Amino acid sequence: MQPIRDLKHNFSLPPPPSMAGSGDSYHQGNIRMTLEDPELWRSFHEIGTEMIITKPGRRMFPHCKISLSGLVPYAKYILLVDMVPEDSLRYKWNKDKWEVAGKAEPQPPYRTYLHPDSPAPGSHWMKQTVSFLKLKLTNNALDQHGHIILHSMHRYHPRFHIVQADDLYSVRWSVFQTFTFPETTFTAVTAYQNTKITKLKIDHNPFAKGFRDEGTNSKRRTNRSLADPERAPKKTNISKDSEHGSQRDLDDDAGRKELEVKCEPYSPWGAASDNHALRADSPLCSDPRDMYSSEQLVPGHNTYHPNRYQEYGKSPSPTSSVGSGSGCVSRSSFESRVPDVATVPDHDATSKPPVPEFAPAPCPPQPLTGQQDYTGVLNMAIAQAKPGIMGHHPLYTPYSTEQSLGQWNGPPSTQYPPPPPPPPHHHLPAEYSSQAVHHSYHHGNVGDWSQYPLFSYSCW
DNA sequence: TCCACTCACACATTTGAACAGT
DNA sequence: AACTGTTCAAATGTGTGAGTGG
Repeated sequence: MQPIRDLKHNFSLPPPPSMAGSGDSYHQGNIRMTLEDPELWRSFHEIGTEMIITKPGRRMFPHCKISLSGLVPYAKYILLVDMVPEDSLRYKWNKDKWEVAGKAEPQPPYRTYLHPDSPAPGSHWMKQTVSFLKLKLTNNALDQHGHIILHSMHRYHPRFHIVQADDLYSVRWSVFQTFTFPETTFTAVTAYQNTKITKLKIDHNPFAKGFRDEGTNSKRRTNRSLADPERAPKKTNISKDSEHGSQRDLDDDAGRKELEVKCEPYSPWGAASDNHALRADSPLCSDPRDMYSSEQLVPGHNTYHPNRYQEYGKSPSPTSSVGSGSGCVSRSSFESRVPDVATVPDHDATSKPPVPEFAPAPCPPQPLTGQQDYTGVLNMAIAQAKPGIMGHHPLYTPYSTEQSLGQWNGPPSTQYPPPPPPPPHHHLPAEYSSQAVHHSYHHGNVGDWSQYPLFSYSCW
């Protein structure tokens, strides 16, 4: 069993070399995205964030909330979120840390969450924080609600995309700016594994107030005590009226667990704690922000989306946010210093590697079938999104999948080059970038860009 | 036997309709 | 008639614990 920490040291790698982007006066560059509640995210991240996934769909907590600046106030933008696998591994929780449990499951249908306000002018996005509160995660591969489908016991991180476009159809000719925040990495689970995560969730999620120790739910606390597998055997007839004893047990147990936790620097990702190691070893360790800035340079395995977009390799510019003091950061932000890029189809093939017209589905480790899950998802997004989001283009419904899929899916995958094999876990591809501009400058029909997993829109 | 997963449950928050008052 | 504020029930979001199945 391979300790997780062995897989994570790439966080300390230097940023990819900066690449010059093409200037374009149409875009007003320097888009900056800031993650809200970074402290909360960080507190989870340090323990090892877990997100519950259920069949009907479960919200994230903490939920993704960002703020934006640097947009053109009058230009319309679309905001998207998708979930990127951190690696091609499956994990399991063993006692007090995560361990590799084998190769990842075949990638479920890839979906992207479209912010319900999309499209909206830059002024709209910038005037307030943008919340993805209603984004839901599910493990139901047949989900018809447009939730993002993930595998349990796999690691992901959310990826935010800003697209300057008037509607979904023009997205594919538009420039993508992509942002990730390493502290938002999480493990999808069907039940919490790490009790510290559970406690954090209960402490911070208002819906879980009833489970707080200081809460008013004495009955629940009693039940919790009674049912504590470590204190009370399952299915034994413990008298339910022993509230005092139960409470004492609960407190006692909590204290004991706390002691256990304190016995060693806690890290669910291996005893040596890559986080700690990072802090200790990295020259950036003196400032948490710097640490995260470093992480943001290597947010995820681009390999999973080998043909999704062009990585321009601009050095992301993590910027200290307002109020960031010595080691105390209120927000984590990322500023795009990408030169402005035209939003028209980009033909400057010389400035970037060629992108296959019909990219294979982007999710290793196994090649996908080429079938993207658009059925019942896209049309839901249409139903939910603002009128006009699809412009005058025809709508596709799940009841006409024959046509729509035929149109939305690209040609047979035999046309495409095979996806590159997943990289070794320790390898950090040079093209990794936490933020990039993507040109979807295809010239084919809608089916072309439907190859992008990004365009399985959901909006709930 | 282990473990990932599902389900029903109790509790808290959110939402929105209905109503009253201005 | 329009607006605002209050109340309340329903809907929704939580983690828990028991049970199931591979």
